[in-house]
Order: sequence, then structure tokens, then C-alpha cells
Amino acid sequence: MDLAVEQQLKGHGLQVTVQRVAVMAAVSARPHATTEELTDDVRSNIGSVSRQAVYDTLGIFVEKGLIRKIQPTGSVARYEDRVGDNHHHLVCRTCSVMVDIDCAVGETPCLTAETDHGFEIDEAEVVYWGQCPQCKTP
Amino acid sequence: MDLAVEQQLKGHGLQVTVQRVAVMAAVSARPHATTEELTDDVRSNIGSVSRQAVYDTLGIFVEKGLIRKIQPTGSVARYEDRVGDNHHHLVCRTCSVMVDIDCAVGETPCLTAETDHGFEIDEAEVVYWGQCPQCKTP
DNA sequence: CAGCATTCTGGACTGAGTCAAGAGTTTGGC
DNA sequence: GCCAAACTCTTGACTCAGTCCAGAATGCTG
Repeated sequence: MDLAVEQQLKGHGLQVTVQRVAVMAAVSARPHATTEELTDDVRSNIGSVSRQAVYDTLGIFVEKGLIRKIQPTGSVARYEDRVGDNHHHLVCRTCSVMVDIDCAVGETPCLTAETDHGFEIDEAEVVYWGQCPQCKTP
Repeated sequence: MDLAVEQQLKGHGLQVTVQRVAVMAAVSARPHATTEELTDDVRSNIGSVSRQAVYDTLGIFVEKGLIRKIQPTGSVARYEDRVGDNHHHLVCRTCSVMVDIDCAVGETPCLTAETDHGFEIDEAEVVYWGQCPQCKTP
């Protein structure tokens, strides 16, 4: 699987380094993790990384479309490796837990606004706010 | 119109102060403004405010449902007074300009995921990413 | 108009994220 | 295999949004 990551990186003209492979692995292993969490995970895998390397790597991955960055209101940046499919997120207002949710309306849903304001829309990001099962007290 | 704001505040058990009225006026006058922009607007209206008063007031208004806070990935917090209706946002990836867009799918759209994961969903927030007319160079 | 609760002010502080320069790795050509 | 050039990582200083706190000021109720 590291081989697959290497191919991905090379395919985008990026050098293959232990840091990058570890960051990609961390994002895959723990979806919706914050930069700090990812840094910790990478450290426990390869010993040490600088914060800057993680930020840098995440930024490049996002730019290349390998991962997605999400930042709901009131949260710090989070990353996930599910790209290309059309899924959205459920966020608990109380505990901030975030879960994936597949869009029920087909391939690229909610893009019904496409024609407005002269914008050229390339992505619809949907966040559902509510209470998770644990937090909605009975 | 200040009277209406006063009624709103009192109705929610809040004291009426010049700062609060001015903050509400600023949010109404300039939708999608950042805290800094709002602070500037308030200052030019009533002379001076502390940053803390603005943060505090905005926080209370959001909590009471008088305004809405939005924070797309990579942006600082922004506020708007359009609440209750169901509209979404178009954000330009290049210049970060943000415009309102009415949902084309009816009253509370995109809530088709309602049944999943045991969440109790109360709001669907939709952000369309793309290029605004100015930024999509021809 | 007096007293109390709420709100505002000012200043110090936190923490995510950025910048920049130099050291260390990768990589592709020899 | 080896070397230079390009890329990437490290380190440390820095920015900036947002928070915390204690004391002063203001709005509200009787």
C-alpha cells in the first residue's frame, strides 16, 4: 500500500519521502483528524516530524486533490482522503464529532444552483448540523 | 428600525446597549462581513467599541438565533442576518467573495439524509465552491 | 434614583497557521 | 554507483483570530 502511495505522489510530480507517505497513511487511517492529531500519528509512526512538514504536505495534497480539507464553523481544519465520490458530513453541535454520509440524491447532488450569479461551480459541500445519538439526551 | 432591534433583544432577555444595536445594524448592512470589518463599521457608527464587546455580542446573537455564523474552509468567521429562510452560499476559490443563493429545491432541501446515523439534524449548510465571474479569466 | 446584574473595556494570553533561511534528501543524468 | 540540482524538511520567529480575566461602566427594576 505504500507502493500505491508512492505511485500517487510520483504521478503528481512529487518526491517520495517518509514524511509524506506517513502523512498520507495517517489521513487514511483516521478520517476527519486535525493537523495536530495527524502530526501525533505521524510521529508515532516515523519518530518525528516538524509541524511545518505536516502543514506543507497536507497543503500540497489538498492542492493536488489527493485529500480534502474541511473546516466547519468553530472547528479547526480537518482532513480526509475520501475524494472523488460525493459524500457529505454530519457534525454534532455538542461534541463536534463528524461522520461521513453518502448523498442520497445521486451523483452530484444539490448542484441545482449551477446557473446562478455567473459562477463556475466545481463542488458542493454540504454540512448537516445536529445532535449525535450520544448527545441528544433522552 | 432600531426599535425593532430593541424589541428583538428584549424578547430574548438581553439588555439593550448602543454596542449591541450597532453590531446588529452592521451585520444587517454588510452581509458576510468578518469580525474585523464589523468592528470597523461599529466604530464608525458609535465612535469606539472593544473587540471583546463585538465578539461577545456576535456570540450571543448566534446563540439566540438572531444571526448566523459561517466559516468556509480557509476563511475567518463571517456573519449574516438572513436566518430562517433556506439559502446557501457561493464562494469563489480565488478571491473568496461570497454571495447568497436561494436553494432551488424547495423549503429544506438536501435534508434527504435525515434518517442516517441516528443524528437529529436541524440544519443543512451548503457551500458551493467555484470561480466568480471576475476570477474565471477568459 | 439606588442597587444590582449585566455588559463593556483593556490588556494579557492561547493556539492554529505562516514565513524564511539553512540543512538535509531525492532524483535523474552521467 | 555517484553528483549536482532541485526539492523537502527543520527550526525558530512571527502573525492574527479568538479567548480569558478583572475591574469599570452602563442599563434595568423597584
